[in-house]
Amino acid sequence: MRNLEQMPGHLIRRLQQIAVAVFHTEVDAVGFDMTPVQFAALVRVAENPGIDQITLAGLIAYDRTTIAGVVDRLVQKGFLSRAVSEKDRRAKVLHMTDAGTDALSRLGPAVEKAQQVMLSGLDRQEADDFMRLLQKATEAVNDLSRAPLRSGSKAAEKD
Amino acid sequence: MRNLEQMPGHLIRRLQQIAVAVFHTEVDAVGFDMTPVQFAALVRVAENPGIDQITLAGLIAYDRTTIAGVVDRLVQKGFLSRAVSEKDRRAKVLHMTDAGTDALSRLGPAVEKAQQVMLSGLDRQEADDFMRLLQKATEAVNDLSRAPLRSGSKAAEKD
DNA sequence: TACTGATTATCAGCATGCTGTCAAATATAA
DNA sequence: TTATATTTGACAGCATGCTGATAATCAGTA
Repeated sequence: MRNLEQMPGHLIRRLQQIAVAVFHTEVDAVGFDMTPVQFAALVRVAENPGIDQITLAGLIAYDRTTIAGVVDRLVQKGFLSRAVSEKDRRAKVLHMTDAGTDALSRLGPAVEKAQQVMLSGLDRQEADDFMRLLQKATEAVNDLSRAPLRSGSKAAEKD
Repeated sequence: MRNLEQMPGHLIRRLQQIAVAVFHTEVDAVGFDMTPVQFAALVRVAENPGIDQITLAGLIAYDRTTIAGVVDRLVQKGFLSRAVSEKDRRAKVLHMTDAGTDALSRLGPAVEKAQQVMLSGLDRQEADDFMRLLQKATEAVNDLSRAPLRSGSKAAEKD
């Protein structure tokens, strides 16, 4: 068998682990306590006011049972509001608060910085190639996850 | 800010998530219940009989507090044995059991298959490029993690 | 020898992610 | 209308990963 260090799965895990650490470093530096997953959820709610949790999960490829806890913490931080939908009483609809909108705008530069740091070992051409291949590889196997990306479908306006 | 789907951190997280699912599918198919992390630990112990937990963690870039639980489960499955070192009574030294060695040989093909499935969206040239860039990017930021790779140092023979 | 600092392992606690199960509400078909 | 299936959210439980703290041991020095 080939060496562990040459296996895609092992390297992907390591890079992801480092990416999370870099994200935290940059976000802490601007005075926020937020995880990458919480940030992604916040971005998607800002883009889709009134979205329900299941649709949100699909937009960022989370498992449906994971999203509840993430949203809980964002609500507790005062960045999101959650209410029962008037159209479908099973569903909880999500909206940004003013604090959430403010946080998002402050976080933008820190998150961009983190993305640069993650790929700091590659020059511009290599980084472009890497991103293209990363996107291609990910899209091709999207459906092999329990939590595939569901981008096109029924987004938002469920309020 | 750029779209979430074009951010390295977000795509890396998604691909890692899918990689874990693919790993489980292939490993389940040959009748084993094992996580990617457990597999990596097993490989390294096989390569370094008598290794202690901290050194093992360094060889696969795990956090030191995570490795204990991973080793616990491998011991409970009967794949590893753990004993107090005679040279250093703080340290626990790890050895393969016969069942562990057997499991590793049976798992090899399934794990290889999983690596192929992960990159099935890329042709051979693209996969080679991707792996090269992935390795380069990861090595460059290795030290930004709490659990960096510590490959060269003091491996094994601590029994 | 006694003290100090470093190292190894462990524990508590938090945050993803997953599998499975369940209840409530809705949508669809008989 | 009634029965069935689907959808949404929640829960229990397990496995990474992290931060921070603690205990035990070892290595070095005063």
